[in-house]
Amino acid sequence: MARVSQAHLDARRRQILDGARRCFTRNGFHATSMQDVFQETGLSSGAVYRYFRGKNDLITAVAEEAFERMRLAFESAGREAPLRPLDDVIDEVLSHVLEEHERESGTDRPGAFAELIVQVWSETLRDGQLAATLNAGYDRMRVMWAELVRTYQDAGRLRADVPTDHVVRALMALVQGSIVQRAVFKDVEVELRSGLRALLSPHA
Amino acid sequence: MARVSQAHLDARRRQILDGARRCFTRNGFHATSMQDVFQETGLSSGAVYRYFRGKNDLITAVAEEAFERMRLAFESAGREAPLRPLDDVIDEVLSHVLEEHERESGTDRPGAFAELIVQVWSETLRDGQLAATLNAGYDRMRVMWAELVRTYQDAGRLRADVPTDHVVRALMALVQGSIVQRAVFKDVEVELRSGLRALLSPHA
DNA sequence: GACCTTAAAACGAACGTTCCTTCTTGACAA
DNA sequence: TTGTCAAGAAGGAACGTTCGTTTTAAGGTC
Repeated sequence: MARVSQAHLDARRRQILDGARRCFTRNGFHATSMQDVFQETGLSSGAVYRYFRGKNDLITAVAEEAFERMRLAFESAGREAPLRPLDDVIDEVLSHVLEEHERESGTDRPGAFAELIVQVWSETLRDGQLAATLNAGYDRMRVMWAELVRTYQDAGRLRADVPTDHVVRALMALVQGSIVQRAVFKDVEVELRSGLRALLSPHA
Repeated sequence: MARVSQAHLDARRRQILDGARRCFTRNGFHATSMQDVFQETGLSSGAVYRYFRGKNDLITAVAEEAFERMRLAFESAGREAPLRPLDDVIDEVLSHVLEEHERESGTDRPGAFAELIVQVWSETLRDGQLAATLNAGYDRMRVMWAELVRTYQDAGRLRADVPTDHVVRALMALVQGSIVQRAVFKDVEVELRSGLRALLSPHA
């Protein structure tokens, strides 16, 4: 094939990213060899190296894509009907993060996305560039959620004598911690909403 | 039999564990080479391999020690005066986890312990044995904290129509998420307590 | 036939580990 | 107390393997 279509190129790139993601999820970024990726994608080294400069580029691409997906889950849940119960909002973020992704890419195990996110976090400790990308993304998340929390505070649904950003961080911590539990306690369906409801309205 | 004292053996073992921990925190378990460990500890390969069977044993030892430290932070905070405000209890766990450790081993950067914990979580995805150890530890934590939460529920400080275990998981998620933030947002002092207070008593 | 994609062999580098040597230690005889 | 010595502890070069990557050659399309 001399000249292939752009659609074909995109499909190949996606094929590589998907295979690499499965490898990385299963074995971690650094315990996965390029040979593993070649085998999982069904492609040879020449093909993979045509689309990615090297292993580190592959790691970065997979990591950024996973993080972006999580960020969008936060944003879309934050954009919906205002002043819903907060436990509903948080639960929706988690549903997006943990389940919708798995429905979409049918090849992954349940919990695979959570496992990948945990690995992305730990990769930031080694890769300053990736850390900068994640920090920028988290800044955007916090700005948007600050507006959301502010509406709750203004409406008297949350006390206003606490810095908005602190509340945002606490809410984000709830989601991040749930991702950790989903990744580490593989067998258990993490049921956050009811526990969160008990915390948010302790005197029902 | 001419041997060195047990104290000497223990000290050497600790020297290796400390050096390895610093390497692992800085570069991750798998991007750290044994050569790095030799250099950081100031010992030769022969010495290190006398105390540990191989790299994987070293990883396991460092990971289990870090996790055990976190588990003890949960337990000690849970044992103190009952029915304190929940945000105080959570904050104390975090103080133990994030700061006391750093005061103790003066060689580490701030946030180093949080970074290590994140790496331990991600290592469980690759090492089933370590995953089993962590799951057992988390079970113990949840049992103990279930008793704590139950006292709050019985005292009417938390609604009782929610399974105790769900509340425990939500509280643990708060701490775990804060650890994530501490590890990834290096520059920021995560201020969880006030944000948590706003969530716990929204109508102050 | 020209050109681009893919496959696969092959490369140097770096890895974890082993092995042999050297140094150090503590017990014990004198 | 001191000198001797066996054995444990540490050092460091070298090993075979596997890594990520490059190069080379075949295959296919226009």
